[in-house]
Amino acid sequence: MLRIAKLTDYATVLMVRMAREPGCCFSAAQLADELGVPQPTVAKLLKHLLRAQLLASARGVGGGYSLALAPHAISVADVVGAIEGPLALTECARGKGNCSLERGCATRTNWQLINRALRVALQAVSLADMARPQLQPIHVQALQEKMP
Amino acid sequence: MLRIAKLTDYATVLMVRMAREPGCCFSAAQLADELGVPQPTVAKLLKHLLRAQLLASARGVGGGYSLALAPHAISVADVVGAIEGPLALTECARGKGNCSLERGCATRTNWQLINRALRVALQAVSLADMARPQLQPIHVQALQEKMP
DNA sequence: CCAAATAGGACTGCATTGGTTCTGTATAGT
DNA sequence: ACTATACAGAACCAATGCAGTCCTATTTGG
Repeated sequence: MLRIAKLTDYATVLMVRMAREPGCCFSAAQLADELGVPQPTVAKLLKHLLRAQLLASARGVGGGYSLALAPHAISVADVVGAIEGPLALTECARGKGNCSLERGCATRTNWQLINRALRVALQAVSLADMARPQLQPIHVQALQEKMP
Repeated sequence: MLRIAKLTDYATVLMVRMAREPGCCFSAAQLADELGVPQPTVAKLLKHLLRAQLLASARGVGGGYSLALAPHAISVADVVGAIEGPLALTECARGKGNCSLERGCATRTNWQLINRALRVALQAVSLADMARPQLQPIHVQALQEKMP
């Protein structure tokens, strides 16, 4: 599968929605209503995104959330990272003795490279891009064909 | 996070191990012992890989598993797909009415493109590559900078 | 016939995830 | 100052999925 969490999916939809009107201030209730996702869930996501400093918030009557940066300055990787934590495909990709294999594992460094390729791919797409109707294809050019 | 399952990780290690001696026939017990992973778990993985036709098997005394194709003809995407099913980052990426948003979701087609980029990245790396000590970096070239 | 090995299940404990609820705090308007 | 609105943060719960085990065939070499 290799899926992102459903909540992460929601989060991107939220962010893209806000990216369409970057200046605006949106309340959790308003966004929840607009997207058809339950209000508490939306609220939770917004809190996460706030703590990741992707959003700014205003309390009180007439308050709400707005993007902390310009839409082109926030990447999909940022949003995914805010909800799911740092991207690490494999156990060993984030160090520590989490993997029972560890030393002598021939695939470790190679996985890290794959890992990085994915991160770059997600970083290459901004909210501004996602807000457009149709993104241009992302080309992945693997260099292993050029290897000796 | 965006992690692959631990079992999938094991599976790649198994496959890479076998890719080092492509002709050989390995028993589940032998591989389990060699990698330090419990035998029943290894056996289960090998069965999955077999059903995905990435391995060939021989029963009976002296039997075991061997790669069904040459190491360069099996990609990491194949192995991941064999264990986790088809790659689909988002709910909507594999059609059906799984997503509550569905119509009117502005991010759908864009996610599909990201999805494809990841698939290509995983397909670009073969077992032969993984068996080498150090893979060359994989370059991801995003074209959205060239967009109008 | 027996032992080694795969084939294919069903089953279980546990961790993660999706989602809710509650209490607290700040703010605008009256 | 009071009140309604809205965010802040933590605790909590149910359900799904995953890691791992076990059991019962079936095949095959000696």
